Amino acid sequence: VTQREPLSRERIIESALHLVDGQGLGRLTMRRLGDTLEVEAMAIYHHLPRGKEQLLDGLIDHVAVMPVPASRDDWRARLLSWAGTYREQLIEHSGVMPLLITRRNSAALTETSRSIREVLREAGLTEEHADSGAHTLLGYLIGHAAQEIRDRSHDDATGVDWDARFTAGLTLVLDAIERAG
Amino acid sequence: VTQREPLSRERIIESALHLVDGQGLGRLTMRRLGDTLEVEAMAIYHHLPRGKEQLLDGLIDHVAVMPVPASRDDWRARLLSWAGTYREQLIEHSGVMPLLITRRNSAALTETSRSIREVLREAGLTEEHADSGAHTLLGYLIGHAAQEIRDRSHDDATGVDWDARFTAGLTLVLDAIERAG
DNA sequence: ACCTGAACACCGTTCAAGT
DNA sequence: ACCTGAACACCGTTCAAGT
Repeated sequence: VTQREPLSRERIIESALHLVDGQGLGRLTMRRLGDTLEVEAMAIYHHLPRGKEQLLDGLIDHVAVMPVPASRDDWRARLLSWAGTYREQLIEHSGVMPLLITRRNSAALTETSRSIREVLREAGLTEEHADSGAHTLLGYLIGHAAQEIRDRSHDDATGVDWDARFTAGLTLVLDAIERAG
Repeated sequence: VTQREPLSRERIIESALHLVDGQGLGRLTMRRLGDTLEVEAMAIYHHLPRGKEQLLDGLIDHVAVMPVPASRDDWRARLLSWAGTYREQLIEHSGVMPLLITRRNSAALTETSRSIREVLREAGLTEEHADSGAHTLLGYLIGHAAQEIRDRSHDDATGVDWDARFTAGLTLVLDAIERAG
């Protein structure tokens, strides 16, 4: 009998994310997750004592905590490229979106919002302008992802060019921030 | 024995919304809903043959289908006042937000988006500008609601003025649309 | 320390039966 | 037509027991 790799918080969360990406949030159950890990469901509780609650928190952290990386570019270029990869991340793991919206794990969005605000502060915006700018940008990113996900899971795909639409909206928001600041 | 008011689709959905508003989406079960309606859970299926799926669809319709009302004001005033009441609606029934984000009942957001687009078209914007404007505005509304809901259900309330923040972001977005068009 | 097995209190839904 | 009761196949989680 070959020895199985031991369980770990990391391996559990990755398996769970794989399950959600492939089959949707509704099919993530402790029992099914145990099956894919080749372990009894109850073994998971040894690594995640708070159970499914903690599992979902871990999923959000894994997907949505993604601060703006340091760079020598100006604020606009930094936010433009970061927003693109953040959008990709949200779309790729669209099953996690409902969790991001609900009360669970406020840390993820708070941290991201703080990171955007910092970039705008460094660019010389006032506290107030950085605050409403970060709020508007993050709002747009979440709202866009929600709309794109809804549309993509739709039957009568009207053939919307989501890349173009995303960029157009993002440009609108960045312009507005630039003009205000 | 007093005669009970007979069940109806309407009464079921209103009870369900009341349950979600008071106790959260996680506590909406067919059995509990039956209890509050003073009926066996299985009776619900007679009015909603598609079961819980149809119940959730009904909740979304009830909360999120809300087109911009007709008015003699200019487009900016119309969207400004409509956006305020739309935000109130989303916040008041915040438990429904996760459903709005997921694939369920695409009609709600599609209809709302179409309604905004129409207002912008009437105001003389090109098809493209109306499209990206509607997308950006609705994106902001959803994203703002997500952030406000998350923050409000949070412990260490940092005392953010959400009214002011909402208006600031909304102004940013409306300014951007006005300038582009 | 790490995992298992049985058990408990729940779910959504089907289906035959009652009125 | 409208509702009930019993039943089925699932849930998350606890807890004692195994190694």
